[in-house]
Amino acid sequence: MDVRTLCLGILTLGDASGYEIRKMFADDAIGEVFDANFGSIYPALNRLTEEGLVVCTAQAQEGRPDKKVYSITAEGRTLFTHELMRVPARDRFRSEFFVILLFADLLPGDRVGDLIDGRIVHHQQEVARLEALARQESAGALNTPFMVGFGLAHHRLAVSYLTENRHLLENAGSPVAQIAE
Amino acid sequence: MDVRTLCLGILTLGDASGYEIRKMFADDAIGEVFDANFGSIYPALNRLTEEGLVVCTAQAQEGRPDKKVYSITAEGRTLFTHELMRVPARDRFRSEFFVILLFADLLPGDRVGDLIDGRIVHHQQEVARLEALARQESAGALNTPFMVGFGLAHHRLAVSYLTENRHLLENAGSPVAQIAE
DNA sequence: AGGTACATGTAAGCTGTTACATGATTTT
DNA sequence: AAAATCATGTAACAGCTTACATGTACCT
Repeated sequence: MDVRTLCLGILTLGDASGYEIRKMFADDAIGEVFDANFGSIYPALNRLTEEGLVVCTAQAQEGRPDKKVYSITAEGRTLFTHELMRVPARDRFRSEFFVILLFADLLPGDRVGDLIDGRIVHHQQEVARLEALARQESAGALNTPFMVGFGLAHHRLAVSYLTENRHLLENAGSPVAQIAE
Repeated sequence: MDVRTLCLGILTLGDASGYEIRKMFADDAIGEVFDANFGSIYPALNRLTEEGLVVCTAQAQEGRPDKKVYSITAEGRTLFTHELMRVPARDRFRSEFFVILLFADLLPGDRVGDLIDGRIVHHQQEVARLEALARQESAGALNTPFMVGFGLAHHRLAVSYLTENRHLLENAGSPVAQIAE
């Protein structure tokens, strides 16, 4: 599923501009499972317009570029519902944090602990952010509680896993740690 | 962090061919947090060789292409340890499964349940695979137990989250479900 | 005075995916 | 007899990221 299809999906929830679509990826539940920048959203909307899957209405504004509001067409809606019926591609998870920890033995003594401390703080911040998002009762028809609940569960798990299992990496293989014993 | 750097890292664990590196991404703990295909591994190894970060020894074999075994050089090792000290990029998680569920209201009545059933089976299979991996006590120096433990915790969480929260999506907004009530 | 939000877009580049090409050996 | 494993590589393509280009208005 590419950015073009995702934009189409977001437009099933109501009209929006490219800027507003970008905000959804940044702030709303969909951002937990997909990302998209202006550099991919604007070309995607232009292509969808050419294909007749959306239509665009320019709204004049003072001192700013015209706001281009997109609406999905009947064909667009049909196409998107068909896209939803396809077998979903497998999840992709990529984490440099874990790659670094896999090579923890090559790091200086205190680096692993610092990294894990920072990561725990990060997950706690994510928990706070998602709790705020859950409180917002976001306007769109997206199934936000289900998705946000999963994100919360994930970040809470990460905090407890890191706290309970950091000993597997700290004082494990680094020469400095061994000397310190 | 790109495939080239990852190959360098894997070679800190011992000599290997491109084919063997690919197997690690497919079967070992590192595959939980990064993926790489032949199409990126082979060019990466050629580039590392040009840069003097690895050296290559061809081993003649009967009936097969020469096996090209790569060894990391001192410069390669130094470069990789410096790479490990960089601030890790944020994780990236992409899931078409969750995108589809965000638009559950557009799906026919039984589709959501089928999707979740399949997903639970998938996570159970991943649990089984990781339990087997944990039992293997893999040869490399990678911190496998920490990584595999995290993967296990993640997939087990997913099974229980989906089981306990599927009611948020099923019988929620689809017309068919509402008619059925 | 500086940063953030609003608002759209292009272009170059990086990275990775997929399909193709080739073929023997081992396992089921 | 078919499928998986071993073994390397290229080329075309797809897709996304980043930087650049441009500017107003509001908030601190």
